[in-house]
Amino acid sequence: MIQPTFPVLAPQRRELIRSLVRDEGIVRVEDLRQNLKVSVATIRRDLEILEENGRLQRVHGGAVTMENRMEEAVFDDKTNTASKEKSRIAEEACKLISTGDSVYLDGGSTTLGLARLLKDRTDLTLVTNSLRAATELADSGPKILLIGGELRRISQTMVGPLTSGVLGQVHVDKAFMGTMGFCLKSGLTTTDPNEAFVKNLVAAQAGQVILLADSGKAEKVSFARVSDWDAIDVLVTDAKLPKPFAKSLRKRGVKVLLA
Amino acid sequence: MIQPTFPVLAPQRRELIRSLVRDEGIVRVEDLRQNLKVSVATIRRDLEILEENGRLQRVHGGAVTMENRMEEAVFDDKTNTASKEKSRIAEEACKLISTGDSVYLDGGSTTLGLARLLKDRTDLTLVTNSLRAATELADSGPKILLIGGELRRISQTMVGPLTSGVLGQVHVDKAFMGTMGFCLKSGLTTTDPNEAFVKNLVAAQAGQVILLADSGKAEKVSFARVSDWDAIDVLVTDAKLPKPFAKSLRKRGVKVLLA
DNA sequence: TCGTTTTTGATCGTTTTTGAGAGAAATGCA
DNA sequence: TGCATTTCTCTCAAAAACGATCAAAAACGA
Repeated sequence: MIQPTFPVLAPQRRELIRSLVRDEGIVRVEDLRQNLKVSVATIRRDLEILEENGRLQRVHGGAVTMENRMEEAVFDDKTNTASKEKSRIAEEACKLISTGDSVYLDGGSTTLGLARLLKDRTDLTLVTNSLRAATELADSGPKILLIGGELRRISQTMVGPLTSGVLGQVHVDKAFMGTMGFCLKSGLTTTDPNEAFVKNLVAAQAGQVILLADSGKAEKVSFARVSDWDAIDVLVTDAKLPKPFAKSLRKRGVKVLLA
Repeated sequence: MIQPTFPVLAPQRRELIRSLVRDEGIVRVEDLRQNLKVSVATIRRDLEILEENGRLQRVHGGAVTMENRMEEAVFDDKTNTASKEKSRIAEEACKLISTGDSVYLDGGSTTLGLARLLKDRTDLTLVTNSLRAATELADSGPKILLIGGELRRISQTMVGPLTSGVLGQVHVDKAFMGTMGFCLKSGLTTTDPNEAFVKNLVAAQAGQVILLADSGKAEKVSFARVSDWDAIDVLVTDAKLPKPFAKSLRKRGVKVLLA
């Protein structure tokens, strides 16, 4: 590491941290403290600011680049963050499935939790675009139909226009969807347009559309627009969802279940 | 193993374990402990997290890749039988692939061997009905298109009429097919009619059809008829194939390669 | 210069991660 | 099969890292 001349101004120090993360891929709080000759509190504040600006991803003990986050942490993160809420949401959602249903399962960590609960449900027909869900239920469980399509590596799901080949030929009673963000004004959004395309296609033809999303995703807006709230029949989320939010949704005809 | 600089942050350590499993196919807890300089408890916790995220499969003493897991569970016999021949056949077949090709990969253990050889071939487009091939190449390698369809558990492939949705919309330069048996009189046969349906569909529209099969399958006949020899352009097999058999095939226009 | 704002460092209670140990389960071998 | 050994799971406590809060220090503007 290049030793800067002291003292260093705050913005300069943050820029240093940023480039360090970019070059090394990962930095430790303790290393930064020694090299920059400031207290850990300051380092933490810097990392917090940089994270807010989307320059890096904090982890316990330091920080990693966003690229790393994209490759691995996303999924790890997603499965760790709010995991309690997610498993409770999955359990609640599971109760909505009736005997003999044909069910669509979207990609994402919350829906993957639901997949795990279906290992003994041989009565169901499961349609999914999630490679992980399919692998999870590869040995036993429902009859599985995979929709085809291009494999999106980051989410391990099949996306894009090719998916319409299979989706056009099957009907599902209930579709369990995930999302990156949901917002009263903008509706549902996700990161990838191809992913949004599939969600849209499914939502348009499913008997009932059930959204699974922890409250941390409330009022978050991502890049690609998926659908408006009128496409959603039920939202299963956790109790931390602000009451006015739930009330507003109910007024718009969405049944809100708090797990 | 690449020795990291210590200490290592937890996410970094897990990523290291993950890539190690991916490359080696199997890791031992004790080896990880020594190399990563942490307690076995920590290693176990890491493996547990990685397993939850579907990144590997824990086994007594360590962990293996998801593909290995499925192999042992379902394909035990097939992967062990004639495995040397199969890997040589796969290597030979790999030579037939040109830069930028779009390639179809059929289900089965021989073709899975070929999939493993394609981890760095980002120039290719891979179309497949094999869940295991897709999982094998989930992190890196060619662009992957999965054909949809019903998941056949025993072979972990997508089969049936729904597959035509995607297959009808793509073209592949070379199709690498597996089979349960091949015979001069009956042509290619396999166990499941739905599986045969897909093979047929692919063979009908691929630029070149390449059959991968060890000599043990010669003159074996299974239940469902796939196709006749005129659909096959190349057969890649091992040297144990009886000479008259090869001669007879060449006379019928099939190029025979002995690996 | 003085008062205000911003930045920094220290402290404290909490959470997360880690390592060690005891008993259970799995494995290998006679 | 029975026995020894390894490996696993579970629990608990120590260590490390964290967030929140507050006061001191520095920077700033009038």
